[in-house]
Amino acid sequence: MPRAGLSRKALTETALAIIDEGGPRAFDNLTLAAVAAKHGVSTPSLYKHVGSLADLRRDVALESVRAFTRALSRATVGRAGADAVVSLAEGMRAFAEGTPARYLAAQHAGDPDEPADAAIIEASAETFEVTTSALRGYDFTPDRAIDAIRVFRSAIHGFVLLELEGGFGLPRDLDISFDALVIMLVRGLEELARD
Amino acid sequence: MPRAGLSRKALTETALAIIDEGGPRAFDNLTLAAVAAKHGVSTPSLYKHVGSLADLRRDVALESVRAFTRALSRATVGRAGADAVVSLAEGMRAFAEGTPARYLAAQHAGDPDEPADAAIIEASAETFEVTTSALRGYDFTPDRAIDAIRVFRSAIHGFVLLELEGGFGLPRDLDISFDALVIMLVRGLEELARD
DNA sequence: GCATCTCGGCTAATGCCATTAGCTTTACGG
DNA sequence: CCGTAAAGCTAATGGCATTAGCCGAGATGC
Repeated sequence: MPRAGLSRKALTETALAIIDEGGPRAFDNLTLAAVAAKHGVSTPSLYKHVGSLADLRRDVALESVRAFTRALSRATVGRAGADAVVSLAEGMRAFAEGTPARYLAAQHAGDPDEPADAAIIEASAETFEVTTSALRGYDFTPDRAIDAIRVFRSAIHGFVLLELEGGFGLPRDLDISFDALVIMLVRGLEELARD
Repeated sequence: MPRAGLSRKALTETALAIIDEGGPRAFDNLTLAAVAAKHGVSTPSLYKHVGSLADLRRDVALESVRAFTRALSRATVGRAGADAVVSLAEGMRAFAEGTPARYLAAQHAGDPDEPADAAIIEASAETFEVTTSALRGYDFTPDRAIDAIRVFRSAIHGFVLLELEGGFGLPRDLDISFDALVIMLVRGLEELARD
């Protein structure tokens, strides 16, 4: 019986591959059995490399957060003002459509009381930072900047989620609706910066 | 061995009680075993009244959609314009905070290809109608009305979701941020009606 | 009042999953 | 070479959903 060459990293990557093949709910439905099968290995073998399913999920979530941050960073680099806002919005949506399960995995922020989630929380802080940077041109007061980011995230997150889960029934083109949302955000942020 | 007096309806109500006691994820985590235990009955007994866990979940989702619609209807009756928009937004948020699991259950729209989901889809259409009515004052073209509802739902849904799942880390007061979001929506919808 | 038939509950059994325990073999360091 | 730690394995436990088949309760028909 030759060794399979497992490792925490390899397992995480397999798990990512699995959720990338599945639909939006694939992260929630991730199972150790599936990861083991993909390696041609028995399920208990995985415990030599990860502590539990929850543990593996944390790794997957962490990778997802990082990928998300990279995507947003790439989308907004060298842009400012309304331009940056539009790119950020489109970058978020594109990421969610490209790898829906990772998008959802990246949103489960992690419990601040859970030490094991520390890395995720740290990585999420970077996402936050990229978003903040994209909005730098607006001259918000510190408190208003928080409102602005919340408003922005909420709007895009809600749209993307409803889109992913098929919440939009009507046949109207989604791109047009998304544009309307983004335009509203651009104006709304300007307005928010004014007070 | 006296009868337990189970029924589809009774089981659905028990399930609702269970998810109301749990957190936001309680709908996803609903189990037949828990419902059976709450009735002091063995799990297989439930199959005399529901076809499966998925079946029971559908009932729960249906009830949740209806409760949501009632809440929105109550919030907006006799209001119009910006007043209606604000009430609708606050009604949605209040419902989500009061019964988070029901809120989430009500959002899983149901598969249009799945005949068993027909009732849910029908009930969701009523929710949609209440929302549409609340926006009646705005004079949208039919297509723009769809955009408007999508934008509105997205924004509120996103905010509520992030709030429920603890996605907002910073200590800034959530009510203030929510107000900012609603104000932006009110202005944005007016703008949207203009073209 | 009694025979009957249906239906609502039960137990037993299967299968899938996570997880733990303990065995065995591999591969590497000495 | 040899010892040992780590990497896989099988076996076992416990939770869950689901199916099959039993059995008594209670309504129904005479």
